[in-house]
Amino acid sequence: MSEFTVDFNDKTVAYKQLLNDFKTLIRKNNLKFTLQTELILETLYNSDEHLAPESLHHLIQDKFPDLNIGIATVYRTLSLLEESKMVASLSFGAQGKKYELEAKEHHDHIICTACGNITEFVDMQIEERQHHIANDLGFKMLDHSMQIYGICKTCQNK
Amino acid sequence: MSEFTVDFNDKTVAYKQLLNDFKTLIRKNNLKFTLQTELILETLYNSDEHLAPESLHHLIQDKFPDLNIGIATVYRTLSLLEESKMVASLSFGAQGKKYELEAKEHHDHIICTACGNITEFVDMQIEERQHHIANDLGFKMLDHSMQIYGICKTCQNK
DNA sequence: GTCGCTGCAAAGTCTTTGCAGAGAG
DNA sequence: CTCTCTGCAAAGACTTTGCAGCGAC
Repeated sequence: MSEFTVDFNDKTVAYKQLLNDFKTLIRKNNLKFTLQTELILETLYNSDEHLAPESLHHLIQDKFPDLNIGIATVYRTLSLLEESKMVASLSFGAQGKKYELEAKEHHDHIICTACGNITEFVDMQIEERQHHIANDLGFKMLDHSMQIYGICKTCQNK
Repeated sequence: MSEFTVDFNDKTVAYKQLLNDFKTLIRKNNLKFTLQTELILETLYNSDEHLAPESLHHLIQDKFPDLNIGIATVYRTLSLLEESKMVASLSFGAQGKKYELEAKEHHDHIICTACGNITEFVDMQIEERQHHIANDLGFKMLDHSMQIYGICKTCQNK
C-alpha cells in the first residue's frame, strides 16, 4: 500500500467496526479497497460536520500533501459510497451536496436568530413520527433534517 | 405593458391579494413591476409542484413564445423574490434548487433522493412537539423547517 | 496478469455577471 | 427623463467523463 499507509492503532473500536463492514461490502461487490477511499471514510468519520466534496478534498490534501488526491476521485468515491449506503448526502440551502457517514448518530438543531447560537437536540417522539409519515406516504426514509428558529433565553432577557 | 398584457379576469381572489401584496412590497423597495416578474409569480401560483428555474423558464416560454424571456431573468427574479420572502427555495442535491410560493400554508417536505420529487405534508404532532422542545430549551420559537429524505414508492419499485 | 481505480484535463451542467438597450414609474 | 430590468453571451462554479497508467487482489 506504498509509503502512505495509514496507521490505525489509535482508531476507535467503532471506526474499526465501520471499516470492517465496509471492506465486507467492497468484497461483496467485487470492488477494490484503496487508500483514497479509506481516507475519505476516515475523514468523514472524524468530522463533526457535513462535508462538501471540496472540503473533503482539502482536508485530505492538507493531511497528505504528497498523495495529491484528485477532486474527481472524491466525487467518484462519494457516489460509490452513497450507492453502498455508507454515506448519505444532503443539500442545505446553499449550493452543492454535503456528505456525512450514514453510521453516525443523528441530531437536529435549534438556532437563535438573535445571537446565532446553535443547540443540538434529539426528540424521540419526532423521530418516530417522521418514520410514520414517511411510511404513510410510501417512502423508505433515509434521513431527515430539522431546524427550529427562535430566540434563546439569554437574548429574551436582554 | 405591450402586446403581452395578461388578462386577470379569471384569477382567484387569493391570487389578486397575493399580487397586491407583492406590488406593495415592490413599491416599498423602489423596484419595478415587470411582465416577466408577474409571469414568474403567476406560474408558481398555478403550479402544484416545486419548480426548478429551468422548468419555470420553459413553462413561461411555452405560454408566451414571442416574449422570449431569458433564463437569466428567471434566476435573477427568483433570487429577488426569495429575498423578499415571496418565494421559498428547497435545494436538493443533483437537481439544484426548486422554488415555491411562500404565501402557501405552512408545510414540511419529504423528498425522494432518487427522482427528486417533493411531497408536502403537515403533522400536528410534530408541530406541537417542536413548540414543546423550544420551550424546554428556553427558546421562544419563531419558525422551523423540516425535510425528510427517502425513496418514494415509484423509485423503490424500479 | 487482470481489471477497477486514479489523476489529469477536458467537457458538461447549472448559475451568475457585464453590457447595451428597452421599458416602468 | 431616469434608473431598473431584460436578453444575450460570456464567465464562473460545481460535477462528470475519457484516457492512459497504476495498483489491489
